[in-house]
Amino acid sequence: MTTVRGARARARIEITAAIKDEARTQLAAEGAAKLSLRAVARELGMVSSALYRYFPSRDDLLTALIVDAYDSVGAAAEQAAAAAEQERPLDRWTAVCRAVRAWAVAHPHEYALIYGSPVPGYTAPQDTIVPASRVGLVLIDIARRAHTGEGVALPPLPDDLRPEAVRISADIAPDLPPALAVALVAAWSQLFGLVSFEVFGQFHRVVEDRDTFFATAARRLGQDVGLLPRG
Amino acid sequence: MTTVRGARARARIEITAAIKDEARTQLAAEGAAKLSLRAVARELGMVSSALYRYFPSRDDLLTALIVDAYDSVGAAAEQAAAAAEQERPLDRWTAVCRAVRAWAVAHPHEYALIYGSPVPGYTAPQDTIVPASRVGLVLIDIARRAHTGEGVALPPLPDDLRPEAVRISADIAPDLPPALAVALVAAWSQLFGLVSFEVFGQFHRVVEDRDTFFATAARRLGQDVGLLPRG
DNA sequence: GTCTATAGGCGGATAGAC
DNA sequence: GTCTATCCGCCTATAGAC
Repeated sequence: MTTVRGARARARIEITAAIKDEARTQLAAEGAAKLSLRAVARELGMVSSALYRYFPSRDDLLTALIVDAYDSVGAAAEQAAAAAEQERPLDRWTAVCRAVRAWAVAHPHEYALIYGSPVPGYTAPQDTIVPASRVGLVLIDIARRAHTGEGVALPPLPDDLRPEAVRISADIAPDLPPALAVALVAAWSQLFGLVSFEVFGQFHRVVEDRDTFFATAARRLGQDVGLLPRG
Repeated sequence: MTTVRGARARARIEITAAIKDEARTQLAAEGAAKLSLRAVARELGMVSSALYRYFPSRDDLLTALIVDAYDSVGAAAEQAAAAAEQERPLDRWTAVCRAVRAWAVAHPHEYALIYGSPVPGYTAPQDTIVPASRVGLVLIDIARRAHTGEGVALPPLPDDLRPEAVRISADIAPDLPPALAVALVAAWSQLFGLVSFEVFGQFHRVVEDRDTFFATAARRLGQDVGLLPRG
């Protein structure tokens, strides 16, 4: 009986995966705003109404794609951090930044889905919150280890930012100093500024050797969160 | 005769403006990907075919909106720079960053149009290049004045980035040192990273006092391009 | 779980009269 | 420049048979 149920469950998982794959293909061609259940069904040789057994609505399919994308870039970041386990914090930081960028360049449409303009009329449900935080947690963890290890060097916090800094650090990393927490949030957003400009084409005819440019910029971001150039 | 022709020309300009205004309204509601000539016409009490006398295609309307948006944020940046004419470079820098952010927060959909995900199937024509560069030119100019005035302090350029840095500076600001040119490009993209994360909602439940947070982050970006805290 | 059929929309773009 | 009419396409979602 588990066999039968297992077979059905497997089929369901496979079809679900096929739907998401085809949807990702269409994301690339038409963008999230025009993602259409009908077109997905047509391409899979199904009839549109059949898809509703797998995803109750277009927005649920979109949510699944968003969660997958966050998980995918989050896993890439985690793997990069693990692979650079033995290196110094600044090098681990740079490795994670590179991994995020590499993922974005390899998956520009999924990147746009999660870090680009919000899809009009769509509001992300709670399910996306945890996956969305994975990259940030990796960056926090690198800074945490540097902080408890060799220490970090940060410029002083302006007085007017202190209350917010205390609040942020309590929220995201209570064990870290407020100045470090705000520096991390700033660096996090700035990392995605670099990546977005590359992926969205703003560097067209401006930056050409993007690998090298990015590596230097990412390293400086690491220094902005207090990671030291030499152990 | 100029009167008649002038009247016609005026009417044309007014209708063109009305079309763009209504299109901007729809941008906010449905996003660029779904911008529809028919819907614009409907809302204006026109018939869809009439719009084709003003914009030969949907993409031409989109281009007009993009150019307007770049000009709008560019003008905001230029005005902020002019208003802070007498201040020290770092304060002018911060003023311009604040102006860009304020514009973005006030016009989130136009911001998304130019700094968010590319519109699928749309490729920007040459007309957008000059308007798109206005904000960058303002930032370059602030750094230029600091450089020729009190000087700037920058970390050394990694060897492997030097060729690209030389190329970039030749392209965008031949009178500035290569290290400064690359720092400017990085800071430029990082500025929009901060703004995009705020406008696109990534700071939701992370940063709350966004004014203060942004002011500090923007100031540090200014320091990253070598602007000095005290004259 | 998949099918047909259907309701009730939407879109870009053009031709040709006025 | 604006109109009607038209071509030909698209969509989400549901009902009900199998």
